[in-house]
Amino acid sequence: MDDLSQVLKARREKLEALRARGIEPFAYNYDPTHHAAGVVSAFEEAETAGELSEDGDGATVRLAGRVVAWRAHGKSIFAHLEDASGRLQLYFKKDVLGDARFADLELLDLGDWLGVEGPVFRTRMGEVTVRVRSWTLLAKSLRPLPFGKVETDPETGERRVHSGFTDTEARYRQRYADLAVHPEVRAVFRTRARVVAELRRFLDDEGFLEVETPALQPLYGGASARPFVTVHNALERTMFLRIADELYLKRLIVGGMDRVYEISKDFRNEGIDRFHNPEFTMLEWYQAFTDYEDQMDLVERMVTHVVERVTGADFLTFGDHEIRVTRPFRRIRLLDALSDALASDVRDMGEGELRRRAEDLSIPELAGAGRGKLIDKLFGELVEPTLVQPTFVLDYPRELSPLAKPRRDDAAGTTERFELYIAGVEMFNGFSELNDPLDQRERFEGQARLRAEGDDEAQQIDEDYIRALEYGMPPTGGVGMGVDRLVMLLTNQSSIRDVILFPVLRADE
RNA sequence: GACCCGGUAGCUCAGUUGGCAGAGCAACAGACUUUUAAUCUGUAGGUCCUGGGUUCGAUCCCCAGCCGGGUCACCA
Repeated sequence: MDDLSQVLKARREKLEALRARGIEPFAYNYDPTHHAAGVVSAFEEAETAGELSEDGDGATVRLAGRVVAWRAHGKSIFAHLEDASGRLQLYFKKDVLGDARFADLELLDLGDWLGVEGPVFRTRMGEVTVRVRSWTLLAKSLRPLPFGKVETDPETGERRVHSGFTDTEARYRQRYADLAVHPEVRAVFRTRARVVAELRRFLDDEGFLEVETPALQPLYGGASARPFVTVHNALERTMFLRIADELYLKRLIVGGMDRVYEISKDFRNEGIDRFHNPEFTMLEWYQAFTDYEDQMDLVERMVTHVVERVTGADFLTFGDHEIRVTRPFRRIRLLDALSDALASDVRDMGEGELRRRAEDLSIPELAGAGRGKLIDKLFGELVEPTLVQPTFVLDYPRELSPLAKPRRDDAAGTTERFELYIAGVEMFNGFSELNDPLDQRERFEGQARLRAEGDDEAQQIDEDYIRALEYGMPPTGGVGMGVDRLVMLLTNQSSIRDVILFPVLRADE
């Protein structure tokens, strides 16, 4: 115990003192009648209706939360208690509580969980407050939370936090402390839950069936990415964590489940930055008898639905950008947009000229890039950052899209595929699904050749998937979407780590 | 993976051209029965990220490493 810092020691001493006074520092339950926000609204209603007592008291309430501010004045104390709904002021008076119970308050600290009961009133300064008649310690906090001091500007009502908890690393590693002292962080994750709920509601209403497919797979596929590899001991075989749901969901379409979706954790063994976490949440859906045009329409309806339901508006603020979320979204063809940017028709350019153009722009890592990859690199450099307003980019090169159908009227080697960009970030990716098993086998073989040449992100041949296609898959449109990125957009967070409760970090120690 | 920035009290940060380590908040003791960044008086609190090196002496300079952030690369 000698190695504890003085702040930790002080709290343990209080814990012993509480027990010595017969106070259990870790209660078993409590029965609150209200949340903080509900107390305020109920009091204000009673006030308006003239239902307060002669001395201005409203109803008696019970409230439970964490002590987040404490101002002792000798024989009276003001404090703030915060619960899931917000914070409320408490007023403790020695002549209300009695000498002994008032003295016991000395053993409380910021961060303690407390239940209080008493009538609600409005202080001289106008703040709705509980005059505490009795209190119950629910859980002693033995480690000080990094509370800042919250100042409210009396004129603007603006909140300023002093000496807050800003160490980014500590906030991610100790998310519990981050959440405990930052109501706005809790709000981000409430919004996240609503986004996911609205995505579900939208697809359910469209007649989709939610399904679950394996996260642990003998063969991975459906995207270009390196997997996490693990071992099943009893089966004595290598297994992979999924990088995408795609191939399993389309097997279900073959099986006659004509509208399916899955919200899943996917895992990609790649770098980490503000748009990438190694495990992330993906939504994928597949709808029989539709093509990518139908799916663009569905995506537009889905995005406007979610934005409207979550924010109540038809626009978003993301960083410096004001983003209008109104249908229809802009649509550009990839090769047209790139040709405009290069002031020359990409369809007429061979691999050599594309490479020269890329080199002119000092785009790195061009070694081994084929025509499709070069087009993609140039597009990423020249066009993507300009796609701030919602924009569908159409018709990707076949080399980049081994699971997409060829464009029906185009011999130039493009596929019926779109990506939806918002705020310069790829949010959705959909296509008319390739359902010709012979073509699919050729595409897989092409991927296998890339793999043999050292592309460790190329896909493997999935014979079972080809067998499924041979039984016959109806024309199908499918879409994948990064849920975390959509949440970033809707909560105006610049890092994916700020919308994932426990982002991947290096081991600490 | 490359480069840049950072790591000092529970939190937020100063600082030392290399010489006993500083502030505010939090803590502790005291005063104060309508305060709200409460106020006032006093006290205590440190592996200056880790390991080497240089030096009479390193938190500071050098080297290596760890962790984080940012930018880039990777990630269709």
